[in-house]
Amino acid sequence: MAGSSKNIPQKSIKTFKVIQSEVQSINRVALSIDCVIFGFDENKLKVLLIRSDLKKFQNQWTLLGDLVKPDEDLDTSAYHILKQRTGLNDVYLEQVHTFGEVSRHPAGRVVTVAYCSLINVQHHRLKILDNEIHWHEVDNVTDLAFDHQQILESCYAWLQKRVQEHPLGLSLLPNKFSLRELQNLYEAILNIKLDRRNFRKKFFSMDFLVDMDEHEQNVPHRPGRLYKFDYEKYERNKKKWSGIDF
Amino acid sequence: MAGSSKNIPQKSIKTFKVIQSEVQSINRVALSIDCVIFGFDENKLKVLLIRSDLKKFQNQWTLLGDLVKPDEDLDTSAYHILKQRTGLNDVYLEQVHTFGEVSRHPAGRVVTVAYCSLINVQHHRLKILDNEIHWHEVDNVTDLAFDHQQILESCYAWLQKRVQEHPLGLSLLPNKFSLRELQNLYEAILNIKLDRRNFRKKFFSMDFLVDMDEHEQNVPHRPGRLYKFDYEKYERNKKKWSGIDF
DNA sequence: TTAAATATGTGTTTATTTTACACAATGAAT
DNA sequence: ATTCATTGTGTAAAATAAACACATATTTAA
Repeated sequence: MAGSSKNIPQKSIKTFKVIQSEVQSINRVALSIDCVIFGFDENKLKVLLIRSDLKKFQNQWTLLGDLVKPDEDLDTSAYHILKQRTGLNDVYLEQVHTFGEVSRHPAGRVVTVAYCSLINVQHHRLKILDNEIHWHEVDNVTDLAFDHQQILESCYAWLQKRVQEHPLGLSLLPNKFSLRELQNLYEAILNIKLDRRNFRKKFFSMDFLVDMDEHEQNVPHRPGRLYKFDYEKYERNKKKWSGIDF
Repeated sequence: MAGSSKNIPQKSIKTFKVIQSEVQSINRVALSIDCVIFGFDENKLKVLLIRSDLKKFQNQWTLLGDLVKPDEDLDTSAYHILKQRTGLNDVYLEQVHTFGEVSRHPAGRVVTVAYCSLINVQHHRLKILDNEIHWHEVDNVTDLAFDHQQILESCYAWLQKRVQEHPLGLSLLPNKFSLRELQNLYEAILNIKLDRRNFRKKFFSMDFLVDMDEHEQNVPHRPGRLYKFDYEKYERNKKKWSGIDF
């Protein structure tokens, strides 16, 4: 807090050439994207993992990642990974955090940008042909390779916060869903129990669920009504001011 | 949405050597940090800018940034930039977003990680010796070099959201501050008017302001009481559940 | 010294939101 | 026809947020 009294180093004005040479030579790192792909199935929050490429981490699982190609934007690269691994391209995807500890990767300096993606497992199920790729219950995942455990935990914490302020969670459900499924989703992500009546009131009052006038099928009890999410309506009405509170 | 029917490319199992060579050779980028350093002075939210290094952008301003050194963690690098430019090292600093558009930098592929920092301008004032560095009113900043305008806007939006859920904004104030200063800060950041009585009630009820039993000096009106922020108390009592609402 | 100006400090009422909680209705399974 | 499991619904109480006015402290100007 107390400042040192030595002089502040002055930044020299660099020529383009100097900058260019710095950029081109010494100070470069490998850059990767890692995607934390969440799914929701059997009332559990899942994450898509693949077996590690590396001998050092054999028998360990990793997130889905790849190096960023020289001509790829970051978001584009993240979409490519998703497309390549799941066959899906119309999914929710958001950048979360960049991890750049010097020794996080055994092959040298690799900085990685973590993206979260939420996909609908029903839709996705048929697409996984590669049997080295699997869904894992998020709560049971331990001991991922590299720093992927930490990345997963960041993204999970991010998700828990984000679903409370944004309807992105709905992308984990089928297009038509019952309120019970929605509640199960929230309970699974947030790891809490919610009051059913208040949960319904809350979502109905937010007023972007469209009643499909259909019901669940093949449930061993009274079938619930099915709804879909009206994203347009959400966009029109979404809150801007949430209030100061912490 | 509708899946293509072609096969999913199988990821080959790579040897360590293959990975290593990929990491070391081709797919590398320059990595920089850009710090969006916010301050609060004359009841305005300010941002610290410096004149561009590059001829292409001469007469334009940029954020404070530098290339990440091979042996530096990202956070460390961000702290170094702050220390170097402001002489401060005990400041609030948080990673916000990474920008990696292919052509964002004229000298080649440079991916940059944006950090936000909040500093107390009183404390900081003496430390700026380099006269190429200046505070600018955030709302008046336009036309920064590179994609720095976009980065600033992201970070500003981030700040507006963040101050509503976390007391980081208090780092913009002197250690002792009046409630009016605090309210001015919130009004400046959020760009709204707040009701004075409700604002006070809110902060008192959150219960981490410590009454210093002192008053403002040299104000041309009744002096307000001074408070400080008890971070410990905040940490102990902070809300975990904010509720689903969007 | 007094009066005017300016901003502080405080409390109540009302509206809104959140919480807690129980029973009738539906359809499937037996 | 009965049982079972789960859906669907409403209300009362509690907590929070919003709207709003007047007395007080200090500086400045008359």
